[in-house]
This record gives sequence, C-alpha cells and structure tokens, in this order.
Amino acid sequence: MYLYNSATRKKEEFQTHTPGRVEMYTCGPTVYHFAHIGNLRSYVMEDVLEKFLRWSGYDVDRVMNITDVGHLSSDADTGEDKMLKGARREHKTVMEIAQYYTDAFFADCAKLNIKIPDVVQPATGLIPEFITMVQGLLDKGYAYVAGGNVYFDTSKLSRYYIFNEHDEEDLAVGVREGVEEDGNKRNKADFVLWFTKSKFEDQALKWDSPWGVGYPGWHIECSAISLKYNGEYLDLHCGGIDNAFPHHTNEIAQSESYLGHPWCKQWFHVHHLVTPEGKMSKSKGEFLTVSLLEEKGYDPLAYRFFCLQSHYRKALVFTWENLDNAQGAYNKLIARIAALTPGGGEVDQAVLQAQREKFAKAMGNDLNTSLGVTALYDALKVKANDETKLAILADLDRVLSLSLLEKAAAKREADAKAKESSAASGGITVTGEGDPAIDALVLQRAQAKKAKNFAEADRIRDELKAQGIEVVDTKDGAVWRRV
RNA sequence: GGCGACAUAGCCAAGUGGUAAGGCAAGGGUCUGCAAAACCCUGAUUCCCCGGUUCAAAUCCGGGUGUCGCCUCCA
Repeated sequence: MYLYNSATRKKEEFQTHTPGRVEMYTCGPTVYHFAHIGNLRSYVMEDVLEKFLRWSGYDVDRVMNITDVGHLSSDADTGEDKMLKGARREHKTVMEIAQYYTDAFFADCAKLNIKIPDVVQPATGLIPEFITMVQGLLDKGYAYVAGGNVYFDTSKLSRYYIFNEHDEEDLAVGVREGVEEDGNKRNKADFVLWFTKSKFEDQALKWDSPWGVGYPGWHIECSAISLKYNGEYLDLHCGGIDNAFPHHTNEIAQSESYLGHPWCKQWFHVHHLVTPEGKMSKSKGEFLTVSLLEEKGYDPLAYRFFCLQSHYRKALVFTWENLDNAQGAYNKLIARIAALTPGGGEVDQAVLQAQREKFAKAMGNDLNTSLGVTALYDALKVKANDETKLAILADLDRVLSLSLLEKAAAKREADAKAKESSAASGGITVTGEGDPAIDALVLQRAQAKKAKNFAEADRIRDELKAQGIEVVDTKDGAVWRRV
C-alpha cells in the first residue's frame, strides 16, 4: 500500500522491518477530561488503517499509551500537569481521574467501533523504563542536568527538525500567551526528560530517580513504551497532526539517540476536525462528545461514517448540518442493505474478488476512505445476487466497521415484527414511544382513515401535531414520534 | 515572521496528462386520500486566479491569492 509519510512529505510504498508484520504505535489520550469528537477522528482513522493492514494480510502489533502523568499545560517550570488540573477541578485524586477518563475514552471508542489496541500502557506503569532511557541518554552525552531537571540536548543532533524545515532563529519562542522561556535550557529546542522542580507543591505523582524525586517529561513515555512493546524498529507511528512538532520530533530525537540507529520510517498524521470558526478544542466553543451526539439523537456510527467520507489528511469541517447529511446517508445505506434478501443462492466468488481488489486499490492509495465508502455503493449496484452483495459488504465492513450487516438485520427484524403485528390487528398498527393515550389517538385516526373519513383523520393528526407529535403511515402501520 | 497542508457543484468528495465518479441536500416525476417512505429522472462547458509546457492540463511547471494548522496545552 501507499501512504503519505510526514517525515519525507511524499507518498511512499509502505514497507515493514519484518516482512508481513507491522509494529504500530499510536499516541493515546491524556486522560484529564472527556475526548471530544475531534480527538476521536484520529482514532477512527487509525482504526481503519490498522484494520485495513490486517485485512490486507499483515500481522499487526498495535501499541498505545495513556498519558496519565507529565503532560504539562505549559513549558518549563511554569507548567502545571494537566492531570492535576483535572483532579482539582473535580475534587478527586489524580489516579481516580485517570481511571475515570480512561474508561470513558474506551467507552467512546466502543461506540465508534474502534478496536482496543493490542497493548494499552498507562505512563505511570512504566516509570523504571523511563528512568533507564533518560539515564542512557545522559550516559551517551545527549542529555544534561540543569536546575534539577534533565534536558535533552538538541545541539547534539545533526538533524532535529524532521517534519518541518525550521531554522532555530526563526522559531518564535513564547508565541502563545502564557509560555515562558526556560532559562535552564542550553538550546531553544531542548526539552525536559525528567522534572524534579515544579512550582506546584501539590504535584501528587512523584517517583524517586537518580536526579531526585520527580516525574517524567511528556515525550519520554512514548519512546520508552514503544521500545518496550514494539521493539527497536517501529514501522508506523500515528497521531494527530498537532503532535508532529514538538512531540513526535522529540520522540525521534530520544529514540534514535538512545538506540543509535534509525527508528521509525513511516509517520501517519491525521489532520484536524475543525468548526467554521477554526480548530476544535476543549477550552473554547461547544465541547462535542460522543455522548452529546447521542443525546441529540445521532448514531455514533453516523459520525464514523462522516469521518470516513473524508480524507484523513484534510481538515474536516464539522457542522450539525454536515452531520445530518452523514446520518441521513448512513440510514439510507442501512435501509438499502436491509432490503437485500439473505440466504439465497451462492456467492459469486469472481465478483467478490473483483470488488475486493477495487476496494484494496482505493484504500491502498493513501487510505482513500472516501472511495472505500463508494465501494459500498458499488457493491449494492453490482450485477450479482443478494448473497454476493452481502458477502462483499460484510468483507469491506471488516475494515470500515460501520456495523452494516448487524444494523440491516436489526432493521429487517423490526420491519418484520411491525408487519406481523399489523396483520394480527387487522391492518391497524400503532408504533410509538409508549404513551397509551397517544397510542389511542393514533389508533382512532387510523380507524377514521380506514373508514375513509379523511377529515377526521387529518383533524386528529393536526391535534397530535399541536402536541409536538408526528404521525407517519408506513406500509406496516402508523408510527408516531415526538419531534 | 518562519514552516507545512489544503483549495473541484449548496454540502461531503473521487480524480495522479485523454476530455469532471459516488453520496447528501435540492428540483421534477411515479406511487399513496393527502403526507412520509420507496423508486425513476435532472445537475460543474468547468476544477481559487494568472501565465507556461503539450495535439491534449483539474492533473505537469512558474508566479500569485485564500483557508486552516504548527512554531513547547491540544488528536
């Protein structure tokens, strides 16, 4: 397959260190708050990438960290740990916060059909490994101690900026409000590997180290966790585009300096979900979570569908209108699949194979999920029996994970049930949200309608409408809902 | 100020030198007492702009413009 590689800024043929096996690492969430749907866009796209690699025959070893310490909200000593901030906000301990939001993260993932990685490692569980790595960098001369902290010395590298051609002098340090320069650093780009100094006395998580009691920097965790579980050679590193610099740049600096050889070849960065006002963030605008989408009546998988319709390397604009489009398209797709009849005839293997190849070509071209979704529509239109169409859809859904066949089967079953009860009650069925008084009115209307008393039927429908209730006649009876 | 990505119909988009896929929305039609649903039909003389290369450019080259992101909190 071909993937765009952020490190070379080119689309390249994907190659692994060990043929047939992919060592894959993903930067996981900092568990200080709920994930918003923009965060989850990355995990959706990475999930599709992982599943496509498996579908293509690779053996994938996927590792993800959980940042539960060390992620500062600012540079240098002024930085407050995000976890602490969360804990204080909710009057809980840091570990309680970490557990709560880790669980919430994976609950969101489950709703979006995002598979849990093979290894999930919280940063606090691997402190000795971080210390070993920091010590190794000190021993090799890539790090120094200053003002109680351990820093990585970027001047020791022949090339530090991997993802962009920065000239150090052009870097606007402190470009953001509230960021101060750290006087302990020898070079502008140096970063902390281990902190012992914190202005915040309630820094709850501390560990003993050769440099004093303290806590790890944010970047070291990913290098060390990947080294432990993926080994010395990483094939594919994923994350949001905003992590390219400085986080991933620093990971490369640490890992390659420590290992003494090239580390990860392929870098996969997912671009942002944005609103018409700009970047989505937890601190401004509406805080969009999966739960909020559900409260508003959306299927989380419609959001997944929305993500798949677009390319991962393009900013995707979120508006409620766009999500409505996706939900509508998703519902229609399910309805069309539900209209197929399972269990009849043989699967046409030649057609299945041809559609598989078409899909593989699209997805293999820098993960073109938009064409991948189009392949679903092609499957519905292909000249073959329903059994073959269903087989194609089931196969492609192993990658896209839209629960197509499950949802279609559920719809088919619900439709059959409605039809059955319709037959049992002489053709008049009322399906609604479980209010007997409303059911009675809707039934009255249906009876008036059956007696061709349309004036009375419309009068009752208007009466219901005034109460915010919409009645729709389907071929299987009357259905009402609150709007 | 520096670096990077992107720019195709109302919206999401495909397209990688051979004459603009697909989806959503919209409009028209069939059907239904009326609606809804379903099904059928309709869409860009043109791909941000200006030059250039070529028999041929949305695609390649040069120069602009715009939007977004990063430059030590973010996926």
